[in-house]
Amino acid sequence: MRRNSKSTAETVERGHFNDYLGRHNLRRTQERIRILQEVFSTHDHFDVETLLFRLRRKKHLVSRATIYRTLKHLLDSKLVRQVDLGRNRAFYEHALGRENHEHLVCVACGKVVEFSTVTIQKLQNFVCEEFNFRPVRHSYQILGTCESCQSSS
Amino acid sequence: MRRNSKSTAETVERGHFNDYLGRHNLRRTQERIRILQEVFSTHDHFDVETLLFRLRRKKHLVSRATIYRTLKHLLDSKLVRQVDLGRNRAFYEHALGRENHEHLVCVACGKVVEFSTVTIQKLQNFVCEEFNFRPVRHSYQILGTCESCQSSS
DNA sequence: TTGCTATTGCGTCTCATTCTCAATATGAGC
DNA sequence: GCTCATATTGAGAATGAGACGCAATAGCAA
Repeated sequence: MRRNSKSTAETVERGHFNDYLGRHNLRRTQERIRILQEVFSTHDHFDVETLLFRLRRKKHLVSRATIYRTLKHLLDSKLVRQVDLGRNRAFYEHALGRENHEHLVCVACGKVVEFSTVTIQKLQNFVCEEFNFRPVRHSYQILGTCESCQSSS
Repeated sequence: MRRNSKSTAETVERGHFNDYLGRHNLRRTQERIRILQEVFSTHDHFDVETLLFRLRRKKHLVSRATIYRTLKHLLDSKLVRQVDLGRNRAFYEHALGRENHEHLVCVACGKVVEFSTVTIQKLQNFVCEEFNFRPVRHSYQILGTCESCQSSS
């Protein structure tokens, strides 16, 4: 059971992405497969540069443009979600089975802590009902300084 | 009473900014005064381009660079707050006496609705306590489609 | 009025992201 | 397995927000 949990997850992701590619008449290229693998090989939040660096380290030469293009497809297929960490560039995280969590970001060291909350979801429903909005997505981050950065200043 | 509320508000803003300039050994220039006036002449959310356009329309020729520089001072003096409206550039709003509100943004027409909530504040305190973070600021927006954009699609 | 220096405007620079386009790779049909 | 239409890639140019350097200008204290 345990032994196969990782490969099972990989299969699920691979399957989702293949479905998506099929439905949209997109091809299963080396580049897309490698980017997918790399994205799902860790659970960190990542940006384009990090992903590029990780791929290059493995001698998987994929251009920056292709990473940007593939990330769009991963977002569109809901396999990946974009997160705002208060920096001036986009960060990403896995999306599958990881609903309803928000981010606490240390402005000093960049550490990211995830926290779950149902309150946010209830609040969103309440507000949208009041103003007759149909919600698409929300973005909530708390920026501050983490414990260790507080003491070292 | 009523009659003077607007000019009183203006005086308060002008006063705050003058204090700020004084405290930081900064000069009261034409450009800074005009930008301050323009910023406080409406209650809309605005970006740098809009501000530039509005100033040019009034023949108040101020460079883009000066607007960026002055906005930094307005942020620093807490007269203006930066808001994330899910676009790829910064938007701003008045800050004085307008604490604790969040934004609901229509992804179709760009309309912005403000809503107040104390829940967010409580939630923030709770989460920060749990993870030993010292909060600096938070950012919360709900993106969706407004009533009229829902019907016209 | 003078003179020190903060400030401005212009143009340039950076950085993230998108676009263009020629060369290449995929995969459906044979 | 081979062919061919076309989706995709990589390299580099383009874009757009914002920051920066510098010479010219303007505040303001004396």
